[in-house]
Amino acid sequence: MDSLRLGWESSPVSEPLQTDEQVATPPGRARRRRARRGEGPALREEILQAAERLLIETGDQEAVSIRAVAQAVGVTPPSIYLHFADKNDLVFAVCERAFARFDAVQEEAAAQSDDPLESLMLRGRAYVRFGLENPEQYRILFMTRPSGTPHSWTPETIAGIAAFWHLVEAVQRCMDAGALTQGDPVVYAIGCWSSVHGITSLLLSHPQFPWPEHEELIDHILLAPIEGLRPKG
Amino acid sequence: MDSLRLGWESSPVSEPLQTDEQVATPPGRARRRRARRGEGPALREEILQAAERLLIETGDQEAVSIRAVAQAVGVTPPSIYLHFADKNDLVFAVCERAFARFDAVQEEAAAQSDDPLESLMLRGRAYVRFGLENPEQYRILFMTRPSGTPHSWTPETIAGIAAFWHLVEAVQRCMDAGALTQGDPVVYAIGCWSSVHGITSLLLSHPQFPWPEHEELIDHILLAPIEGLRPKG
DNA sequence: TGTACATCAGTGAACGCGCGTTCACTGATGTAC
DNA sequence: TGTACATCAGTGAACGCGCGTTCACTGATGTAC
Repeated sequence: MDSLRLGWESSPVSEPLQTDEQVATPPGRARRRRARRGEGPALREEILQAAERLLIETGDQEAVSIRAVAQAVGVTPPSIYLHFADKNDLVFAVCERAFARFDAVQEEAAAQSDDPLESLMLRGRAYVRFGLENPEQYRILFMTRPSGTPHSWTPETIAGIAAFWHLVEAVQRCMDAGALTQGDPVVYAIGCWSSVHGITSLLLSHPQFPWPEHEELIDHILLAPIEGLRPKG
Repeated sequence: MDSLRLGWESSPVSEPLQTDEQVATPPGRARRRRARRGEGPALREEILQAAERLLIETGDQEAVSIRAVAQAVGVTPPSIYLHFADKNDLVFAVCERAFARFDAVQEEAAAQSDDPLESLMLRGRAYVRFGLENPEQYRILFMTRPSGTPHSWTPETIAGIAAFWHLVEAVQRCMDAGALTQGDPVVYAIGCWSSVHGITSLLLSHPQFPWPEHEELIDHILLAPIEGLRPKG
């Protein structure tokens, strides 16, 4: 009689015991080694990278689900919750990283010239380039509804604000050098920001529009407002 | 014995027969009269209006689901398919209407002045105002991923292009009047578009940012590029 | 005027899907004795 | 060196949800005779 053994939900003796190594990995999912004691944060890092990779590869913010990220890392969905409070928290962390790189890229570009006005132009070009090269990250940072992203948005905005204050400083330097007429640097900076964000997001959201050649167009857009703010003469 | 009657899923005789009129309307759903023979298109119109109303009231594009629209109209989900091929088709139709109003609003504003430059400014202000007053429609038109909206996007873009070509004409008129330096009116127009779209979408996606006063800011942004393109002297 | 029938706007129930999240659990790793 | 135990990273199964879409149907409206 097998009745007693059948209590153990049908595990026939004929089927060999599978060791962890021999188990066939489910399709599309790489088996992971369990982390060592001190290596907790390692998975957190992997999750963040996987989330960003998914964002880039699928080109779709919706594709970044807890389940998809877990699968990409080779882990089960509940594992994510060991490292992030919830989905918002994960998206939030992805944004923070993107914002940091976004700011860094502009600072680096701006540092390539000592001339304040040329530096401002370089900053603008770097801004647009970042947006076009990282469309999904750019979307998350500047094109999504505020409530659609983490409600603890404030500190994240602060990270984004870093890039903005750097822009304000750059505008101020232009004024100090007499390259722009005196005025409220914050208002001027928002003007610059509007231009670069405007063209970046239009190019992203309407790629099939019959745009003129990008480089030339972008230069015109960067120059026009600057020309308008230059001292006459 | 009740066994025979119980075959009819428990409808006790004590419960009176409900006529169509007496039926309690399900919560949040208004009972509709069935349309007469020739009145097919009436529901289509109601569906479109309900979809747009949902968009506005919830302030969330995701909230516009086939089911939600059906409920808002007071109809069952499959009914929608009598009037629209699928969800894309419905969203598409909503966009078309919004684009039409968007263009109309700008044309009307621009017609308020005979001076080409002033007319251009009025057009710009109308653009921003439309965006701020119709944030969800604006989002759908200019801030969402192309594939996220109907794949038969091309004709819709044409509707959107109407507003754009009107802008190009307005720029051309300024050049003809000597109010702007000669140049490619398309590039100039895209420059204007970038500015107004930039500030509109930034205000929409980061409402909690410490913006300066709107009116003044918008005027600065409209003026700066125009100043840059004015004949010197 | 009365009746049988065709039309077709709209229904009710179900399909399969992927989602975020929870819960009790497992089992390898490290530690105390 | 050996053994019992605590820790805790990660699992497996399930929850309830809302989604777009389909299908066979109902029944009021209009029409032909």
